[in-house]
Amino acid sequence: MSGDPSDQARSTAVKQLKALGLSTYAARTFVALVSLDEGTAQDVSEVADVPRTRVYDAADELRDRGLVDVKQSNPRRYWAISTETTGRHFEQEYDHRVTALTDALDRLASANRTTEQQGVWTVTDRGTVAERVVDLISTADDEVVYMTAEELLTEKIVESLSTVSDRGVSIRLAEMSQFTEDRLDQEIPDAQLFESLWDWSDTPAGRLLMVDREKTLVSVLVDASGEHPPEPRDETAIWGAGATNSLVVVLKAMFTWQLDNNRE
Amino acid sequence: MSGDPSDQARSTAVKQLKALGLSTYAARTFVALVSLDEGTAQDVSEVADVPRTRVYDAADELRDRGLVDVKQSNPRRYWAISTETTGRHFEQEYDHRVTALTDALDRLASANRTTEQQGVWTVTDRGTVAERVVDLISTADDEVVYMTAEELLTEKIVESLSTVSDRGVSIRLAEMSQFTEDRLDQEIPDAQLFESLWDWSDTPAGRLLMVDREKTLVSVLVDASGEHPPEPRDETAIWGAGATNSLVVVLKAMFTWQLDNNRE
DNA sequence: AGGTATTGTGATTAAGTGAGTGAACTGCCG
DNA sequence: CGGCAGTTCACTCACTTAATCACAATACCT
Repeated sequence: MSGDPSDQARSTAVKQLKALGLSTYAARTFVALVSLDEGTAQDVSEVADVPRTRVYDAADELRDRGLVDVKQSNPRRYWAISTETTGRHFEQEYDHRVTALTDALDRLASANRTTEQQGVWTVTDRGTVAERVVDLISTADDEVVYMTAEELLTEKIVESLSTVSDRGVSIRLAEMSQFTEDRLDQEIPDAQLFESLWDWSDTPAGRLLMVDREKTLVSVLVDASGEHPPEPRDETAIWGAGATNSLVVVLKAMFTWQLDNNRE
Repeated sequence: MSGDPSDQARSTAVKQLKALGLSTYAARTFVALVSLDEGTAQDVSEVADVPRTRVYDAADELRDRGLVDVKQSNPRRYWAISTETTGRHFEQEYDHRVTALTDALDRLASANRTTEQQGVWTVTDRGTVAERVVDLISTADDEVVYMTAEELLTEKIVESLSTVSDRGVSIRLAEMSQFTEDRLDQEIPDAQLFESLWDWSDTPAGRLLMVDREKTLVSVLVDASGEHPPEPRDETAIWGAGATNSLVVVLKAMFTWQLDNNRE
């Protein structure tokens, strides 16, 4: 049929389409039609690895979703919409979904999302931790203290820091490489740097975060599933909120001590 | 548990979450956690209509997706991320998906998406027809002639007309109500209006579109599933492309005649 | 007009997934 | 040590979906 690189494109396309809610056959049919531009059930069946008699159902599914048009001839011919249109199409559908969802959830959310908590919450996966960090930072009213491994300082986090800095929240960051500090100076000019006192380098460095001295998060990098070589890919974090929260109390003490020492 | 309006919010939220790929239990659990803010498997089971012993699996699924955090106490407690974060979360996931998809499709798309076609393609569903109309309009190099039932002139279509008008494509629109014409004059000042000669009102009015005199589309509104009263909700359209395409030839003749008559 | 190949529809079976249930294990309390 | 709540695990049932087959409809060819 086609070469190897093309096959890879095929399978990723099919995978995404399935994730977006299409059946296997429909996904394969659509991909086939994109490369064929236009074709009969026979044509599709040959390149898509879909039983010919099922191409009709798959194409119906696609037509109902607005992804293919049908030529009412004999044999019937199918035509896939352009990739740009496909993108727009799913974008729209998705917007619908998320809007409906957040609307409904907002109506349900209990008003009392308390900031006072007793225990600590655990979070795993680097992306999820980053999300929680952004969450916490964005609730800041007064102060953010953040100490992080450099490779974990993603664009999204810098952005959220910059945003709250703009509305008057003071930012305190542990010192990092010259390169990173230059970059931060660009994006968050008001940030204050402080010297990290303890040796951070011999641990699988993660992050330490304190927001308004009442919400804190700490994370470490761990080897994903004990593989060799031990590449620290996964991250696990714990966080807590509230002035009396044990994690908050501990981190607040640590940071306060560090910041005070720095000032001397 | 809760009143009727709240139950509706619940079910739509669950529906959307399932559509976004969560299992039924996971969706119900998440919704329960959003209204509880925080709770044990017991709590969730009571309000979510999920067997208590399955809450753990559902919560695991949610944790893997980054939608809930876990407190490692006994009993375990679960906490749902905020609605805003939920929105951002799915947005990100979705962006990923669509980007990967369109990338893959672009690599597959055959270069020769010919503009010369023989037959006519059929499209159903109002939204899908609108999408195809936008598609066709956006390919215009020279001229767009468009005649439409007023209620089908959605914002998206006006927008696409405005876009191509800005790049020098001449727009010709059939006359409509004063109100609509005023609106159009705002958004597409360069559009020229022409008088519709035949009586459009006694038919279930749809659309007639011609782009660059080589791509045309015509649609009518039809009663969805022969219901009473016959409300025209659904739309079906046919379109074709290429100078020799029969549909194009016919519509071109019709439009040309109309436009010429108008000029006198 | 009749026969043949191809196209389209529907029925049927098999396999996999997910919902729902209950039993067993764990740790925590008196 | 026994009871109890919390958690995990194994299993059944139902439903969806993939896959195959048989047959009807249609076009095409001679």
